[in-house]
Amino acid sequence: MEREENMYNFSKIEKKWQKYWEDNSSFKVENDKSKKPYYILVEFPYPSGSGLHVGHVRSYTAQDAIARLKRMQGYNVLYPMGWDAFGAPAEQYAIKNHIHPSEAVKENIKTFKGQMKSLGFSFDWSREFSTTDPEYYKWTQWQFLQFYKHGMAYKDTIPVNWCPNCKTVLSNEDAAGGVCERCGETVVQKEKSQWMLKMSDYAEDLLKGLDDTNFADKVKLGQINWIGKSTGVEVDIDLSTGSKFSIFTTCIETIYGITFFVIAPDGKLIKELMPNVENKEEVLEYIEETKKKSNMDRTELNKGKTGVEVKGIKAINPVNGKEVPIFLGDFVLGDYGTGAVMAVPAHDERDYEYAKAHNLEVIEVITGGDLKEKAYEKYDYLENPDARLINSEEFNGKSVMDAKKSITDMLVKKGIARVVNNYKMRDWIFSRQRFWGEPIPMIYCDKCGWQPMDEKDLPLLLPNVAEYEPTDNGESPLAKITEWVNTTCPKCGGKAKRETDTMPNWAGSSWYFLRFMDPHNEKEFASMDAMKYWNKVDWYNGGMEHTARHLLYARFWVQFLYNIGLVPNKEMIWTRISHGMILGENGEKMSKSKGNVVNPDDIIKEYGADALRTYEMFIGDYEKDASWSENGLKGCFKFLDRVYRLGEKLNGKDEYSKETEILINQTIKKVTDDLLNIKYNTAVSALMILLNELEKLDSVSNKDYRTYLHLLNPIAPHITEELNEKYNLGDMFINSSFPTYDSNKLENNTYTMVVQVNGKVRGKMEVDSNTSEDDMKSLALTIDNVKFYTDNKEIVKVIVIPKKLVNIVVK
RNA sequence: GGGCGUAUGUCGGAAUCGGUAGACGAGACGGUCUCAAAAACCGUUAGUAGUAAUACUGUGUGAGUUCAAGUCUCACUACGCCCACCA
Repeated sequence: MEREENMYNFSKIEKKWQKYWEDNSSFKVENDKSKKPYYILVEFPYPSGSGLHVGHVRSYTAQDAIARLKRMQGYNVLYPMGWDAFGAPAEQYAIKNHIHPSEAVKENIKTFKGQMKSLGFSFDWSREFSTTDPEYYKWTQWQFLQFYKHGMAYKDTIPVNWCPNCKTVLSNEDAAGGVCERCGETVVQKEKSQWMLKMSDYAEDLLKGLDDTNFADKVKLGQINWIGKSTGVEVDIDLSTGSKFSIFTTCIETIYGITFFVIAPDGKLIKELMPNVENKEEVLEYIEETKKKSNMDRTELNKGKTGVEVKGIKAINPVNGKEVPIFLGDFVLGDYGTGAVMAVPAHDERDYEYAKAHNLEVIEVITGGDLKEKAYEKYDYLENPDARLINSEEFNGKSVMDAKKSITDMLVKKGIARVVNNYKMRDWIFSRQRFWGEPIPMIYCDKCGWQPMDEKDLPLLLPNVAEYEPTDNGESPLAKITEWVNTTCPKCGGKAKRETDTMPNWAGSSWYFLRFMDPHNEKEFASMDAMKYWNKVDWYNGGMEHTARHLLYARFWVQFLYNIGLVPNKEMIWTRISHGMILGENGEKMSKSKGNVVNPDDIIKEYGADALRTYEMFIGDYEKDASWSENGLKGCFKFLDRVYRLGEKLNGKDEYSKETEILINQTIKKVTDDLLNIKYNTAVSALMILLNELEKLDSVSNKDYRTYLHLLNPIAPHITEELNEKYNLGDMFINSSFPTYDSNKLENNTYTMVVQVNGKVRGKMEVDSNTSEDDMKSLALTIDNVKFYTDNKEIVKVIVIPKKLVNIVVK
């Protein structure tokens, strides 16, 4: 069985090279200032119990290809990997099995790491860490203290999702649809005191900072939408009781149309008004009802506009002195704007619905924008250039834009209004009532209040106990561990208690990319020197689902660190790209319940890591979702097998074969360009085309073959190194420069000229590349089929596109 | 309701600047090898008509701009994702 000996034995080959890379620390990188840095990052995974997903393989391979390419182009490439290992699943597992979550995490990391190594990713493992390492979360805690010390962290009482059955606080994700994900009980809102980070202070900077990034437009847009800036006017409104309140509006031009005001049942304003309210019971009851509704109920069921009138108090329209009633309505949010709105039912859909439900007056103040029963468009008057104000005293007849400005000016002049920006983005709720997270390093003393821990005492370690269930009142499980909770006040030395809430999962992942620059630093989270060397993450890849929140949190974190002088750039991430999901063979999202999960281990066993890597690069547009296909995978395996067998045709020559020299140069250009433009699928396709051509030759030169393997190396690193060694073609690819093309050899000396008549292809002709435009014209007219369509017709115009086509327009 | 994106053979998908639509892969069909099968190799493969050359039709639908439209403009339909009573 001679053929057996010489077969593509991927399993043996891949293990051999993986061992070589590991034994030689081939991808270990130093902060070497003599070399140009290039920092490639993939989102570090949450090491779940189910192991690596084929979706991970897609993005890690893509970035690995870039890393390998950039190394061969002479860059000092940092391509690190670590673990985002705090989080609920490990905690659930711990509750069930009564072991410390860190044990489960350790096991899972081992699995993940083994899988990554079996895929040949060129990570620098010397920089590996987990967010759960005390040496790491020490610095997460330290940075929290900096937020606190700079007035950026504060405690506030805000409502949280609460499951009365499980007696636990739920994240918005776990409370999706207004029911507890675990038991199905209706989720209610419960007030809790929580640590907050003042992210809203950074809204404008986070918008501006986008100019200093190279994020894709859709990523930038995601950030902009999340921040949700809107410019409007805040107006003071006098009350019949003598006090006043403020409202926020973006449609100040409709102010004469106010027929009532609506205030948020969960806001602070209603509490202030309470003493003067005549129907206290009714109002309180409505407030209680609102609390029972989860956010989902409030937003999803937007049909009924519920609410009650706040009796005994009237509000006065500042422009005409008209007294109008005040209502409570849960469509007004307590934490956006001022928690109160002016209601102009003639020109706002929600106000209109509310007015209809409660039989309130409707006053039209803009023509061409009135609200008819059915066809209502919120801003139709804004798009109507003829819309003019009516019923608005001296502003009658003005255009909308004009009125917006003059009414604002008038109110500002009077000193009762201000132009303000509002942002949908809120402050970051930083507390979680969970065990498995970074403990918040704060201590509460009855005498001195909240005190930060002394930085010297960090890290504040998670205790080692056997019970991880949350307490009945929603406190973190840490609250039950009295020996941990009880401590002394850092200020007065008296008895004090630790904060028992932990940080959210987003905390550790907000700065991990900085730590990779200097992962073993014991004195700082990373030295300024190291950060200045690496400068920025050049190329950051992750899922679409993280382009809004994670990226925003990370940018906020970095901007804060920059403002206090701890990082060198205000934006530490340059390019961000997002990959599409790998779906199951049936086009649905992979899940155990649907039985369409593909395990990368099985694929590696049957087809090899290189085939899996090649297939996932070839599967389709990197930024779009793609369905798994076993046949597609087989095709890529066949492709590699053919590359392997091409070696049998070597002729020993050290120059490109004449027949393919042009195509090889074109392919070098195409593969290089495509890889750097996230067009992995066409890079693979170009290599397939070149292989098809090389196979047609009687023999292949050593230079043809080595160049071919070199080009394929970033995508399929094992088989290419093996063949290069087997046929003794030259240095190992990890030690050689990536091929470059000769720009004089990108074009053949002939090309196929296309001839159209009236835009339809009527003929083709092989012509010399130097053919002049005039010659192209006359040659075109010699083609029989072209003559057939042009004879006896008047030639109106001839369009010549050099090196492409001739279009003859006839009448 | 708002924002973003997508729509191309049987399937995944190509098509840089508006210039040969369907690259490349899969599948299917036919063939070579074989006792046979698998593997491998060779060929065909958008539709319709034709032995063929070739012609007509064709990139979700309808209009438009242009010598020329998958690509640009407008309207519409379907699907996907994100946000969502944000004043």
